[in-house]
Amino acid sequence: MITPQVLTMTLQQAGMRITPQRVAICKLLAESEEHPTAARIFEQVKVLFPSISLATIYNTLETLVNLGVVNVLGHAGDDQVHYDAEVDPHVNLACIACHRIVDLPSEHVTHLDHEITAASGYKLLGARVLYYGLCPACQAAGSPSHPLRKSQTGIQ
Amino acid sequence: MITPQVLTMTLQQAGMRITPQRVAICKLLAESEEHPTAARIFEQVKVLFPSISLATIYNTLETLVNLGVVNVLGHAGDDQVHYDAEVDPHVNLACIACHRIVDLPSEHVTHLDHEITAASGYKLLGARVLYYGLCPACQAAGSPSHPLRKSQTGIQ
DNA sequence: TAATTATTTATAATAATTCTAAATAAAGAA
DNA sequence: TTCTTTATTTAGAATTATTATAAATAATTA
Ligand SMILES: [Mn+2]
Ligand SMILES: [Mn+2]
Ligand SMILES: [Zn+2]
Ligand SMILES: [Zn+2]
Repeated sequence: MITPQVLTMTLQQAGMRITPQRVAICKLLAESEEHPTAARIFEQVKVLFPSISLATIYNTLETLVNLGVVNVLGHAGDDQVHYDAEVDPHVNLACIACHRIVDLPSEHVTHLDHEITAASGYKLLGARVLYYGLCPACQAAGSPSHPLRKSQTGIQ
Repeated sequence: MITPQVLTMTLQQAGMRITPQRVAICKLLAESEEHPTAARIFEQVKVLFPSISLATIYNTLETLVNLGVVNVLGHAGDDQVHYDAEVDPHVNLACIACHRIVDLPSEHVTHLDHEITAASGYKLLGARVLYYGLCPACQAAGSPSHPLRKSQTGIQ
């Protein structure tokens, strides 16, 4: 569990200003369990800052990703990029029916960073460990409740 | 190393017709080492089938992904989705400077499938194990040779 | 305070992907 | 083979997430 302060202090140490908008985005990222998309962050921060722009969301996310404190999980069958402020090694599990992403602790992933660095010589900046499939609920339900575009029926 | 036959037979067993276009796409996917994008597959298959349409590429990829014989790796800093016909567990390593993705065998990832299935109850359909950073060559070079859009400077 | 610089906002532009409908090809029956 | 049916391909239009731009605003420093 990361704290909002870690994110805002990372921005500050990178020479960036601590604005109310950035604080709100960092707070939401750190406290969310849902691996939010830019659009989701936008609609939630908009409650507190009705004038906020999507560009601010994207800019802040890009900065945090480049600073290595946020990971990019990619699409989860919904045409939108999901982000994860938990950068400690863990497995992300996406359901391609309900598009939810949950965390799963794993003994094995915790070893991957070292294994990869040692074997490859890469300078690692982030990770994307996402497994996709059907969650127990959606396996039982058969199909999701609300209609989907074709593009939302699988994973990209 | 997967064979083109595995892919085409999977399509056949799913009740789909084996067309020359699909064979060409499967062959390219199976024999490529580069984790190609839809656009890359398009330009390569176009040499043999000058009339092929991008829609055919996307349709075939979607089918293969849904059948579980192709994995979706997502973006690698180039705004395009990369695919992987090697679905056996391994680590994909992307360089955010030169946008190449290489495979890395890993003892630890081979255990992840079982661990996840047992712990979560999900029905797994695919995986996206992608680590990103700077490859040894790009670490040495400092910066890539050709100019990039802002959106191509990081990973999404 | 004013001057400077960074940031935010609104909006336009871009481009990857998806959708649509007509043309074509494959499969099966006779 | 020819006819019929159905699946697939194709070309192009539509969609939409993301990025770029430029003016307005806010933070910083002197
Ligand atoms: Mn997570
Ligand atoms: Mn691979
Ligand atoms: Zn589900
Ligand atoms: Zn490189």
